[in-house]
Amino acid sequence: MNIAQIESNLQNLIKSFSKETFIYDLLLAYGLPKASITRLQKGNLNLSKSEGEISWKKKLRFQEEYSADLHLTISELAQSIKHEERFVIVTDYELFLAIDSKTGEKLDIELAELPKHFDFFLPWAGMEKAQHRNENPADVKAAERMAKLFDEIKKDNPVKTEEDSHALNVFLTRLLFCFFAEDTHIFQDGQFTNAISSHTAVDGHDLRSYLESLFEVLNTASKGRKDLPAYLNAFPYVNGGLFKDSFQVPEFSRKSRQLIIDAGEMNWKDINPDIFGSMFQGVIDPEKRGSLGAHYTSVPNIMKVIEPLFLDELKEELEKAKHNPKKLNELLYRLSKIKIFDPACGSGNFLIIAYKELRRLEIAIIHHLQDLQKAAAGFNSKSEQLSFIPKAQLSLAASFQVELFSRIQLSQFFGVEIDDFAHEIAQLSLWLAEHQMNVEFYREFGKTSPTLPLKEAGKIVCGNACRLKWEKVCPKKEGDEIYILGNPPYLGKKEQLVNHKLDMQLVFNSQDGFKNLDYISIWFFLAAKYCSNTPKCKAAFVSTNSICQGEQVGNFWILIFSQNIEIIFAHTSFMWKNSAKSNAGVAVVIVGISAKNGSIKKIYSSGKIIQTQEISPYLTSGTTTIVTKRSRPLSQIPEMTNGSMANDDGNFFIDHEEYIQLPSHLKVYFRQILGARELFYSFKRYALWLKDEDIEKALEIDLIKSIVNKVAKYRAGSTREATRKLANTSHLFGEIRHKSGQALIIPGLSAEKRDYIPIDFLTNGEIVSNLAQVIFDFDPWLFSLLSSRLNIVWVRATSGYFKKDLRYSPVLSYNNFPVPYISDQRKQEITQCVFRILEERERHSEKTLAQLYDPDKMPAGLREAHRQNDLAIERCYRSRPFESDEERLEYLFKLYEKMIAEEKVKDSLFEKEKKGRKVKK
DNA sequence: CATCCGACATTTA
DNA sequence: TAAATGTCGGATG
Repeated sequence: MNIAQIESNLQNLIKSFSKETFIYDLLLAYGLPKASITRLQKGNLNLSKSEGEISWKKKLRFQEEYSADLHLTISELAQSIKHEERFVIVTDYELFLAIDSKTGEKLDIELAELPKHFDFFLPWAGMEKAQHRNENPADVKAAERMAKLFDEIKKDNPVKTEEDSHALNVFLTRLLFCFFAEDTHIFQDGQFTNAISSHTAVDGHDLRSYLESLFEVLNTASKGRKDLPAYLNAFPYVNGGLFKDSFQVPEFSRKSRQLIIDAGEMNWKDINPDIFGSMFQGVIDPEKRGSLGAHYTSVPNIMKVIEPLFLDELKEELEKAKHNPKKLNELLYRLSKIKIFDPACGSGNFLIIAYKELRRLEIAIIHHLQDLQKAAAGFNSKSEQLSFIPKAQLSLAASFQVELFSRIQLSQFFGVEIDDFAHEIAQLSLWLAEHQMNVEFYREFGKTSPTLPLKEAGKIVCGNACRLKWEKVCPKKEGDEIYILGNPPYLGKKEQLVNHKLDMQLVFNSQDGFKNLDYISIWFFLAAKYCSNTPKCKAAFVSTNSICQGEQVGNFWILIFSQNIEIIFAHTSFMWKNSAKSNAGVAVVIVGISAKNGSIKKIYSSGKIIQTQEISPYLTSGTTTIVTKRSRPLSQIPEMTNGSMANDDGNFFIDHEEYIQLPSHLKVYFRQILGARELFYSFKRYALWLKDEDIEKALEIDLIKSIVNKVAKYRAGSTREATRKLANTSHLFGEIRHKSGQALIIPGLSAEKRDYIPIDFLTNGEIVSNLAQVIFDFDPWLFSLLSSRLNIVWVRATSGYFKKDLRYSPVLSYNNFPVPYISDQRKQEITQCVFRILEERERHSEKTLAQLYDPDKMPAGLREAHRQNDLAIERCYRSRPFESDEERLEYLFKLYEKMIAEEKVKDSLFEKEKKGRKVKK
């Protein structure tokens, strides 16, 4: 059941209204199951015994009320809820009251108005309001209304070509402007909607020609207008390019005409152009409709970008200049010259918020100038506080008049957007924002520049930012102050489609490892190019955190830094959220860059701000050492490999219960297998694992034959050639790295919050899956090393992550981990710590590793054992104990650099020696 | 041949 | 129903 259907159901319900069935019809209108409603009607689902009252568990509490005050009745009912009824409804079939017992929202309307408030009961249809929690209801409603209108128009006007689609987009944008205009005094109140309802036919046939002439009127200055009927001539000249070109207006039906009038009757005054645009875009694009505005950036997140990028600094300037009229004027001038550029602007929310913030700052500056002038004139109530201001400044302030208009123009705002509709909306939203700020300006000063005719528009280009020349979109003159910002798309290497890959190829031009980079790296790269050697130009984007982690760091940041660029501020990983979608399942960072300038850098991390001279690509302070993949350990430690990958579509695996029930002659063909989950939660899982000598015999068994066949079929159907080849050996794992004997298992992924990476010994020949790493030939002290605080600190700094959870990788974290020389005696001491940790784990053998290593519940004994272990390990590094993780990391990086340097020396000596030998021969 | 990563996916509280 | 926390195997070097 979709929203449009529900609304029309409600309209029918009111049209063919019946007291007796009203409440049941209402439930039916929201798509609740007919069978349940019949049972409710018969009484066997109704939990209430009183006459005229209905109670349906978790759904509804309903009462007819004719005598008492309805408001009293409903508040009594709402306070005595017994069966978690979601909605309480009381009505005398004229007045209609409802309360949402979960959110506390109230509805108080005439029954006939019910269809207009259809959204109140959407939770019955499984559409939780939480989806748009904290969202301005006006935006949601407007977006939904427009979606309905859009669907209806498309029915009568099939979109065949790109031109059709563009014309429709332009039309909707213009319509939106008219709705907004007539509710915000740009037009007269209701002028647009009234004109349609009184001057066009009910069946909609002449609405098209009417709108065509109206749009022409809006594009014509009063001088050029001839022989117009008064109701058309009453519309003002809009200009600004919004109505400039003529595009085909669609045909209308009775229904679509009515939808326009209905939409016009909404209050468009409360629309937020910054958010609404994104919601609207989600509604219009059928592919994105499922994830309504899922990727738009919330205002708090936009502030996280613009404050450190330029706003904080401008505010500081204002604070410094507030008693100096000359400097205040200079600041006003500066604001009028700043350029803001969003090369992935969508419907423009970054630009709009930046615009509004600059306008507000301008208002504050003008206030200060006025205060100074009042103080100079000696009649300001604040004049006493201002008495310390030098006379010269005051007389300067008195010597000119502050002109009350805004110096900030939309033409200072630049954008690129690939989606035609979004780009139209961005343009429009900027105008709407301008008008809103004009209104705010008027409230402050009683004066403002008129909104109409619209001035020059924001410079939003529809195109692919990866291929456009950015300097053509946002021209750069010497000395220009330019801020590039936005939230470009993220696509990991696997998610990129052919077009994206081509973009990557064009931009990175076969740079080392560019195919591993996320799609967003294009924006950083082009921004770096734009900012390079341009001191007053800075850029900051919201980005997936993966570009600052793991393998991408090595390939990506070296490229950025090579353009004489540095990171000027950063927000470390936080989970992406906005009100349209509570969790997009991605952790993001915000990174600001500019040409090198030696300024103080800021790292924003979980509410704290760290000031530093240098920010590393890992978004930590102090070092730009980059750790790259390494195939063998740097230190004297044994080799670590990934576990064995089944590549079986789950067919090899059986759980513990299935294993128990296997006849014993089959059990021998299965082995216990562990990945991270099994390790943490003590699950037992088994997988088919045939030894060479068993293969022939085993393949005669039906059960095993059927498993192998399924795996073969799955592998043969793969898109990947290597996997299809594996179909020939479908009785085996796809990748086998198992060795017999003892093994040390290290989880491939471990929760962020843990203080230690829980690792374990395997002694019964269990198989380690590809979801964990394994070391086969090792001394026990290695357990201690990998369990140490030092190790997790290193891994946190250098490894990749999955959202915010640590990913353990042999080639990034382990092979690069610097370990000093450790004497045999030390190793023996350390081994004692291993036994102690194992003993402490044994004391709580009923607990899983996940429970034992939950930092809030970690048993004191185990914690102490780890502390002792840390002390023992750290003594191998240096005699003085470490005081913080920062200190540990700094030490490890220094040691790493030293060992890398030594290795280089050794390698070059080795090379020389080799050459020398050749010469001798 | 080896392995990193996911504008995620699934379980848990 | 939000919060917690790791699957699985393709793409890439």
